[in-house]
Amino acid sequence: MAVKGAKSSISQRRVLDAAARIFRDSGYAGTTMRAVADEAGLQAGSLYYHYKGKDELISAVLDSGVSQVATLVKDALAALPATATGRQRIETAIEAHIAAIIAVGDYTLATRRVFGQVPQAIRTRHMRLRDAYGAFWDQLFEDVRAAGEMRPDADLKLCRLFVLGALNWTAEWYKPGAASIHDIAGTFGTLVLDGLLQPAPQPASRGRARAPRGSDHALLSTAAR
Amino acid sequence: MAVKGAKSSISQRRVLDAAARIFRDSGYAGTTMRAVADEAGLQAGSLYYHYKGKDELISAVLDSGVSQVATLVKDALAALPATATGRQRIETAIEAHIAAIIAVGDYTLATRRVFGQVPQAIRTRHMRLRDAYGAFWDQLFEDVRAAGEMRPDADLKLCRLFVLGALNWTAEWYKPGAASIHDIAGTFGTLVLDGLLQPAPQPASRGRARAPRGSDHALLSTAAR
DNA sequence: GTGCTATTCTAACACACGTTAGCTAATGGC
DNA sequence: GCCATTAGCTAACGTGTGTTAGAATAGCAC
Repeated sequence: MAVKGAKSSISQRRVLDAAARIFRDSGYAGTTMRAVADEAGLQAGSLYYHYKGKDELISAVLDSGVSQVATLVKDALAALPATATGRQRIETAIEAHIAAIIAVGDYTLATRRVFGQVPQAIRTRHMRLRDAYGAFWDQLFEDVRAAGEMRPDADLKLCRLFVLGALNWTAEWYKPGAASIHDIAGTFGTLVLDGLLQPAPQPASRGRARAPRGSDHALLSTAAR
Repeated sequence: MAVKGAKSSISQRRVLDAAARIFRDSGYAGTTMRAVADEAGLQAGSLYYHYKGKDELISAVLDSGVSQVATLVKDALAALPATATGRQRIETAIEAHIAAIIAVGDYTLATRRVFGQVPQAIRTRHMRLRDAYGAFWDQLFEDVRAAGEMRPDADLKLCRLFVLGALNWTAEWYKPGAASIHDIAGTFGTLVLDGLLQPAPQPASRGRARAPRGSDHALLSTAAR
């Protein structure tokens, strides 16, 4: 079995980046191998030297995207001091996630837009990576709760779905030059951690307890899945 | 100019619903007129009696989806009493939005997955409807703030993007039989309004003010767009 | 039942796509 | 420089797609 040369990995990377861009804009079926090849500076037949076919190509785009994001977020959290508070950890994760999905924007957008169209087997395989990353966030939330910093009544699986859904949507609307990633992350961090509403006034007669509300009851529900 | 009969609107609706389902799963380019026709119980050539072409069909799916959602949410809010608090209004909007995107789930999912692939002119046209709906939410938030119920430092445009991004993501993962829409909406409402963290203890020496934090600074940033 | 219009079917057109096998060009080790 | 291997090109194959024009069928009013 011959060893592929350095040029091969350079071209392969070029093809993969080109594929991410074309898949991002054209979707799965709308992405032609000729367009990817053209974007990469090759002819369509040449792609088959690097990837067995279109499905292997999209699979590589999907997996590369989520892997890169997961690595960047995990690295950011690992760089925190051991004394970091739950607030700091969640804020860091939020900012790192936003920065990551924007840094690998073509991959992120390709994934979001194409995922539902790829053959089932590819989707199933890719789901493992996504679920692993989601579990990382679940664990982050659980750790913050175990440290007593989180309201005890939140359904963490639902909250994680909400937060990641929102963060991932950032990739669709973010434009360099408007709000910075840091500012966006700050806004979102505060929203997630402290909410939108003005803390309610604390009448002395009622102590620190808030009046029960219907929405509080919902927080006792079971996990979504 | 002949008047189309009742059968035409029945068939047209059938075609539109079928198209939403196929676009949802196959994306823009992957959706063939033959597949849509088959799903609708017609032959592909017949679709051109009802819609001038594929682009008009996808355009109708996109517009129908967001219109239905907007109507359902606006109706839910309009049904609230004039004395409803900001909390109640936001909670209602969240629940109505989730219920709506799930009720027209094929359209919602088709839109999310296909939007980035359609010809630019269609995207531009459709953006008007989406922006109008987003503006409705902006106004909701502004009203709550004007009533003094919202923290004054939140960037409302960013927060709206966050919230709608998260809510729309619900359409992708929601499964009937797990958490109910009401429970999900409750969890998300509390998260959005009150945040995830345990309210910080109130040391008597510090009164009610919280210590300044980096994330609070971010809330003073300008609008994303 | 008849006649007109609405609605659908059908076959075909012009074009496009993923992939393959064989050829060609480039690269690197000796 | 030579040779073997790597990397890319090319033409073609088998199949598929949006659309159209005209034929056929269905629906409806009288």
